[in-house]
Amino acid sequence: MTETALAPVRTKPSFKAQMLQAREDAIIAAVNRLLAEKGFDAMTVDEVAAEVGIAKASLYKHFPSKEDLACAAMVRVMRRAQAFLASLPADGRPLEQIKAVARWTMELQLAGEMPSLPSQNSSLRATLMNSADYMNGLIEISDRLGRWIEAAQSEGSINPALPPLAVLYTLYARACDPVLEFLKASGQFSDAQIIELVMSTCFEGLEAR
Amino acid sequence: MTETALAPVRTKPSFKAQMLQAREDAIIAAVNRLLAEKGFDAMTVDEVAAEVGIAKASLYKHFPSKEDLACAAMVRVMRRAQAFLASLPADGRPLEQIKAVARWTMELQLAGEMPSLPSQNSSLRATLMNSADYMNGLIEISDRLGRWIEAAQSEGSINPALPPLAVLYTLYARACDPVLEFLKASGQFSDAQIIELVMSTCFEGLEAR
DNA sequence: GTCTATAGACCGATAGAC
DNA sequence: GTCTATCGGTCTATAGAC
Repeated sequence: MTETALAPVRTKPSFKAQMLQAREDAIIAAVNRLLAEKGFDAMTVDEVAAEVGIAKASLYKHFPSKEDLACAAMVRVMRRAQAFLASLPADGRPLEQIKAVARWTMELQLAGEMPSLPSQNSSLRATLMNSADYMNGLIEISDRLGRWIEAAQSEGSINPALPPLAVLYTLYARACDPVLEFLKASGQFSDAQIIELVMSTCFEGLEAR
Repeated sequence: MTETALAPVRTKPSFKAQMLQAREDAIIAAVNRLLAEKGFDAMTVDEVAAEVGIAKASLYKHFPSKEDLACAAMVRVMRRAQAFLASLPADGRPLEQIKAVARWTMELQLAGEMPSLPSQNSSLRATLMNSADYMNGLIEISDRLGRWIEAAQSEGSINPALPPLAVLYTLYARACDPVLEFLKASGQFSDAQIIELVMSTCFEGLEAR
């Protein structure tokens, strides 16, 4: 990838690649939406092709299987999460950083942009674990959250009796918490109210303080 | 169905019905196990028949569709829940009753006996909502929990700022909380420890008190 | 001999793959 | 746009109870 100022030629292949990239982005966005709306099992690749407006065969030029489609959507949301983490003020208190992340995942879910996968599907698990992009993203995010969790426990803002892993999993679980959709379906609360309610039960618990 | 003391004949049809009932119980138990293990979509009715050790056609003598199989499993777990509720001491404090129920659902899940259904499947939803057994059970359980929640909020043991519905949904969500399986998969905790951890995050929250 | 319930082949539709 | 596998659901011949 060495470039000099004398080689503007590069723009032509770049244009083709750009189109390819744009279509891939459109595919992933469609997959992301459908995964959020109906989940992996209920999503068909015909739907994906129809939503993107391309032939099913073209899909397979980009992604070798349905699992890889889902994986690409997960990588995308992981990158968005990493971008969000990077956008946080570096000097925030650890508990505030953690809360900001939790709130962000819930907003994503309420906006219908959080892909949901069945946790039991083994072929899907295998695809995800074989994806370096996915695993690296997951590990980096977990490391970052893990450091904040430990810092928050050290300063006494998060319950130090909890194993950091349990805190981490509890945060991840909020990203696919069915309580959000149930409360939304009840029609009694605004999105903002729903998020505040779940934030409260998550961080303050059900018991009165 | 008029019977007199002169008609001991009645034991014969009763025996037949008993066998029929026993097989139905076996079917539902198998469905329950498979639903807990792999979920509704991944479960095939061939598997169910194989697990019970009967022919698939015989399954359809008892239950007209796969959805009805799942519904029967849900009714079963609902009845177990009702039996558990009935077994609780009537004089317990509301918060303790609620905690006992939460703990019970988690134990069921860790034991691999909590059937899990996709919340988006519409034909399944329709079957469940058309089942009087299911709906009545669900409503009775919700009513009971609802009364305890309001009592606990009145006496100040559960955060009175939370809408009772939000508390109810939060409790229901613990019955299918993925945190349990994740913590179990980590191999670092016993079942009892996992339950205490999730009970703590649920009722006391992540923040230190 | 009749009748019920079973076993297992079979069908049609759907969806993933190419 | 075709191929094939899978799966929900059905059909039929048969075995066994009475």
